[in-house]
Amino acid sequence: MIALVDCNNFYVSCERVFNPKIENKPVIVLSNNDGCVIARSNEVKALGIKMGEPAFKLKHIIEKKNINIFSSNFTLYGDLSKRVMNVMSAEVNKIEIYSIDEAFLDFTDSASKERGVSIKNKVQQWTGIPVSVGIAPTKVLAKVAGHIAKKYTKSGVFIFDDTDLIRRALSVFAVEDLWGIGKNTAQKLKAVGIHTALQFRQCDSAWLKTNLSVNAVRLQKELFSEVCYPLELKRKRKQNICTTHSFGTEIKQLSKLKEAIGSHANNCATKLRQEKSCCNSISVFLSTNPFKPQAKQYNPYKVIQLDVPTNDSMEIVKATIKALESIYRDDCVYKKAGVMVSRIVPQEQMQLSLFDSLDREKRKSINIAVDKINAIMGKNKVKLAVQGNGRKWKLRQEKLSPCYTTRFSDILEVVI
DNA sequence: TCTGGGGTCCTAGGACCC
DNA sequence: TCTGGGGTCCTAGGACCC
Repeated sequence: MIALVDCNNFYVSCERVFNPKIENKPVIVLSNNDGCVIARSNEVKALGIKMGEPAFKLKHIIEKKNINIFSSNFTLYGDLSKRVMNVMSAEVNKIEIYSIDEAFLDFTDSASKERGVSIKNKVQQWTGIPVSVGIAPTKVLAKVAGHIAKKYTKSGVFIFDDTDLIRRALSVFAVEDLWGIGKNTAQKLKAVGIHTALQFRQCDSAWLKTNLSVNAVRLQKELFSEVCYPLELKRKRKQNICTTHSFGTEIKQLSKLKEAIGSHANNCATKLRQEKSCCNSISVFLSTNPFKPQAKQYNPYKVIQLDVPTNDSMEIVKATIKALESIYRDDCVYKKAGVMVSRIVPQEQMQLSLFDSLDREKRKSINIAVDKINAIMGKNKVKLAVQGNGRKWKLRQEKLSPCYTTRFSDILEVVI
C-alpha cells in the first residue's frame, strides 16, 4: 500500500505559517514577475478564481474582496518543504519525494487510516503545514484517494481498502481528474463517451494503446490495483537543466540580453556542479512577447554541441554568448530568454578529447572556490563580468514575504 | 502597463545501415 | 503494372506533471 501525502494549497499555507492574520482569509500567491496566480486558498477557489489567471485581470476582485497577495518566495517554500519531508521520512521506511509539496510513502508494513491521521497531525503540529493523505494499492489510486480526502472528508485522510469501494469511487470520479489524463486526452476520451474513471478502467486496452499511448494502458492497470509505477527511491540525475526568466520590462539591446543569458548560463553551470554532472550540449533561446501579436514575433534558439562534456561556468557562459550573438536581431523586442543544458552525463564518466586545449583541472579549482564562496556569502556574490551588476532585467516581486527560516535578519521577533 | 518556471516520457518520421 | 525486408538511432513535437 502507498500513501500519497499532499500539502494543502502549499504556497498559501507556507505564507500562513508565519502570518496567522491571513488564516481563514482569501490568499493568492503569484508566479515570478507577479504574473499569474499559482496558489490559491480555499476562500479564493470559492470565488471562482482560476489557477494560472493573470494578476492584472484580477485587480478589481482583489480590491473588492480584500484578497491578500504574495509574490512567490521559493526560498521559504523550499525550506518548509524540506521540513515537511523530514517529518514524513522519519515515519516510514521508504519515501519518494515527488514534488515540492507531495510525497509517496510506503505503507506496506501497515496501512490504516489511523496511521495516515497520525502522520497528518504530526506534520501539521511540527511544521504548521496542513496536508491530505490518500492511501491505496497503487500511486494512481492513491492520487484518487488523496483527491477524495481533500474534497470530501473531514479528517483529510482517505483509504481504499476494498475493491468495491474503489469501484464505487471511480464511478463518480471524472476522467480528466485522473493523474496523467490532461486536457487533450480528456477531450479524446469524452468524444467516445468515456467520462468517468470507471468507464476508462472498463474500456478496451488495445484501443487505449493505439489511440493514446502505453501510459494510458499503465494508468488503466493501476486503476485495477496493478502496480506499474513503483516507488522511486533513488533520486535520478537530471537529464536537462533549464534556467529562464521573463523580463520585468522588455529588452532590445544585445548588451542587456548578454547579462541575462550570461546569468542563466552561470546558473545552469552551478546546478550542473551541484548534481555532479556535465553537459554535452547547450541551448540558448529568446522569445518576443506572444501576448502582443501586433509586435514582430521571433522565437529563435541555437544549440551548441560540445566536444568535451563540461560543467565549467566560464566555458558554458562563453558558448551561450556566442550563440546569442548568432541569433540576435536588433529589430525585435524580447520578453524572455533562457539557457538549457542537456545530454547530461555523470562528471566522473566524461569522455575526454585528444584535442582539448582547456586546462580543466585549473577550471575545476576555480569553480570549486567560487561555489564555496557563494555558498557562504550568498548566491552570485562572485560572478562573471558579463553578468553585469545590473538589476535592469530583475524580477518584479512587489509583495515578497520575508525569508523567515533562512535569513537571520528576517527571523520573526516575538513580543510578549 | 500587466500573462511563470521548471521538468519527464512517448511517438512518429527521417536518416541511415545491411 | 511492377521496385524488399529487416533493423537502429536521433530528433522534434506533443502531452503531461508540479
